[in-house]
Amino acid sequence: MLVADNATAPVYTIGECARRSGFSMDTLRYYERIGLIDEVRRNATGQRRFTDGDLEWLGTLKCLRDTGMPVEQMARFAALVRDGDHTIPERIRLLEAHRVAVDASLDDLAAKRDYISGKIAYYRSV
Amino acid sequence: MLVADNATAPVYTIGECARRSGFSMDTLRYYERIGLIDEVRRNATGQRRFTDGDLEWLGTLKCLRDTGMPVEQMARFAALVRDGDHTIPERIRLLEAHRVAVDASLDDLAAKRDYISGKIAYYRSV
DNA sequence: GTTTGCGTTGGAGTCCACTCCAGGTCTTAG
DNA sequence: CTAAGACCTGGAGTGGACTCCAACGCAAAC
Repeated sequence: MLVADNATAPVYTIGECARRSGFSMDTLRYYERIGLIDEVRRNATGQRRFTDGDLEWLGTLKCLRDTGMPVEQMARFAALVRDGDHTIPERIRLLEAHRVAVDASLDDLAAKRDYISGKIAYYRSV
Repeated sequence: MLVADNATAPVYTIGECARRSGFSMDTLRYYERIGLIDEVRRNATGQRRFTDGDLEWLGTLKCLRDTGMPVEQMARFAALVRDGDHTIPERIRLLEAHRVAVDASLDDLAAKRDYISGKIAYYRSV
């Protein structure tokens, strides 16, 4: 659930962040450990408190992940983001290369969907 | 390379079959072991000789595999095919369910491609 | 203020789908 | 005939990406 600091920016427990981001709590901790997400803010006793900014970044990660980018390349992207604005041209290059890959897999997937449809039609005709 | 029996149906060594199917030799042997492909014909000394029929089936497997079907479900499909024509209605059900999944992942992938495009456009605008 | 359950850590374990290996046999090009 | 290269088997190993565990500390609901 949401844990408001007071009237300021909302923060979320790891459980709530998991629910909202679509990653499991274990995966969130794992991603933090390997540097995919920056060190997350903690409350006084050390529990993680995710911000809306964290969630937005997790949305980007989810998109990259779900489109087949390997964790290692996501880590490179995360490092670029950490390194500041002068890495923007390189981030663009990375995302463009990835988009090319995604487009290719879209085409491939569509062709294979048609093959499956053909197979179904064939079975129906038997 | 192609190893013709005589003037009849062509057969292929595992290496050639790998080249043509897009699966590695190890994967072909693995698929045979777990029942994804029927026992492959052998020559006198026990080497595998794949037929065009085997290759066609491998094409189907490749399609299912590349569209994200788990090996276990492919094995179920293979078992249905082995069991004869009375399993055709069930094969249709299986393929239709899979096509629904493929359509969903096409939609998802397209949406995420757009998200990536948006990200690129944003970076370009900075 | 206590119980129920959420969160912490480091490290080990799991799952899937291959992939590799050793130690041998077979095939084929020259 | 021989040497290089393809193929055989059973079983072990790999890689990627988590996922689970134990043993503990905190939180928050009543």
